[in-house]
Amino acid sequence: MRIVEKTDMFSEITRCSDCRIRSYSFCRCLLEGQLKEFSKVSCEKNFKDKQNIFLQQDEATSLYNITEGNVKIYQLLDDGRIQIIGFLYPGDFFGSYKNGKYNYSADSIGDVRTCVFEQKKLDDYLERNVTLAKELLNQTSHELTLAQDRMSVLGKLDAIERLSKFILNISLQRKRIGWQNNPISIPMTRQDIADYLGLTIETVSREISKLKSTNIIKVISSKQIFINDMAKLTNLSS
Amino acid sequence: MRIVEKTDMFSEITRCSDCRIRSYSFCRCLLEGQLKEFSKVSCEKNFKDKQNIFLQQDEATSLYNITEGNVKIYQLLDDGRIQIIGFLYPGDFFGSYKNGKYNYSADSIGDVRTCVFEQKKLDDYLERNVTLAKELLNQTSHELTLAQDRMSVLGKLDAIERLSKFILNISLQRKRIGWQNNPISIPMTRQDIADYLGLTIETVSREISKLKSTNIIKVISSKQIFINDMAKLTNLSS
DNA sequence: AATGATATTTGATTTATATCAATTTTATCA
DNA sequence: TGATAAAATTGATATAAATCAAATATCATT
Repeated sequence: MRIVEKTDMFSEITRCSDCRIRSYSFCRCLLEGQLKEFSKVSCEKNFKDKQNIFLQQDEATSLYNITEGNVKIYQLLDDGRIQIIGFLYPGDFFGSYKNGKYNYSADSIGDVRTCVFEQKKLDDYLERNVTLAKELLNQTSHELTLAQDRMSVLGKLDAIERLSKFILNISLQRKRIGWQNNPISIPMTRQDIADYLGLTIETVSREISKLKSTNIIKVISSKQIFINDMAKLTNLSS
Repeated sequence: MRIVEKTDMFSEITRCSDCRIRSYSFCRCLLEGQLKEFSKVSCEKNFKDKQNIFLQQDEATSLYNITEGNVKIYQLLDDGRIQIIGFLYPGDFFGSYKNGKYNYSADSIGDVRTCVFEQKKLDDYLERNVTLAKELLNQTSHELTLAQDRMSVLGKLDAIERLSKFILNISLQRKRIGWQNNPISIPMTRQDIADYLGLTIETVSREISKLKSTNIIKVISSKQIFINDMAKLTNLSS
């Protein structure tokens, strides 16, 4: 009885109260009672496999939060060279909360569900909720540390180090969100891995073959990898 | 008369009200009347040339804001390889506002003056001032875009592209803060440039020599460079 | 100004990875 | 299921940048 009453008053079912990944997302800092209002700040938008979400040259209007699926963000040089900035997972956000251009393009990998925050609306909400502003600051600051770590990878590590670290990081990320961490599924293509690691597809393929032939990993299928020797892989990763 | 009165009431002279680079720093969003209180949130700390400010493995306690001089932030791999994450200028901040370890080490290049914000104090102030929290979010988000751009540099550009872009960026940065933008002084050593660009000192030196021999730049002294042909340099920079 | 120390440049050679090319494996769909 | 396309692997060769080595140039100190 009481519970029903309480539910009616404070937390009727909204997109946010119903969200399964909220605890991994920046909105985790909100209280149950704030979700009703916050649900109205964003709206849901879904994408099919391999769809473009926005381009780097687009006028930035929104911040996106992934609730399901994977997104790749990337920069394209004018001669066609590509650098993948990151592979994003549920709970990660991307886009921009400042107007101007986006700093990268974004494509879905597989089917994707997102919450879209229109800049002005989010900004108004932040003005009224310091806690969320601070949480967004913390998250952005964390993103920054990850980006800095990637500078060392791209600037200093050789091919085998980059690849080992890449595989380990995927395994760790899976563990963090409570998924199976070995074997791991690799949702992206070899070309995507190469463009992410600043290598070519041939080099990625060759280094995977080396890990395979030294029994450090087992390639179940090209998109399923079992780590036989976590310690050796860690050693290789720099 | 009136002016004097007003000065007495609202804006007695404090470290912040007296600060010459405030307009380039995140504290630019504060109103005159808020500076007195804000001055107490940080304290001044100065460093001589080539001093260590903190190490990556140190327990993070503070956020630093540069008011004078240059700072380099860098990550050290266990085998001694180094990646310089960034060269910082007056108005830039570094360190961490979250506890945990720092994500990089920081050294002064030349004499440096900083404002040091102890985490807890800054956090309390942010709680009371959304505007500053949002400004810090904007700045951090801007840092993130710069870090992402550097991924493309380190992942995809070749030596001459990296160096050209580096020289251009220094020139642009000087222009932005109203300094002479040509010739430019290069405060860091060739080794630092190499460690920043993910190259070796020999490669940096050779590429500079090439720019010199093609008359694109003139090397006045090893730390003073005149750009003869901005257009050609821009073209080379990818 | 002379001395040593440090930073920078230049040269010769090696090497890791890119490039070019072909083959094999996997996925897609009529 | 077989045919076709796409992705991944493997091989041969080229090349950009690293490494090793030496020579200059610049700076600091007495």
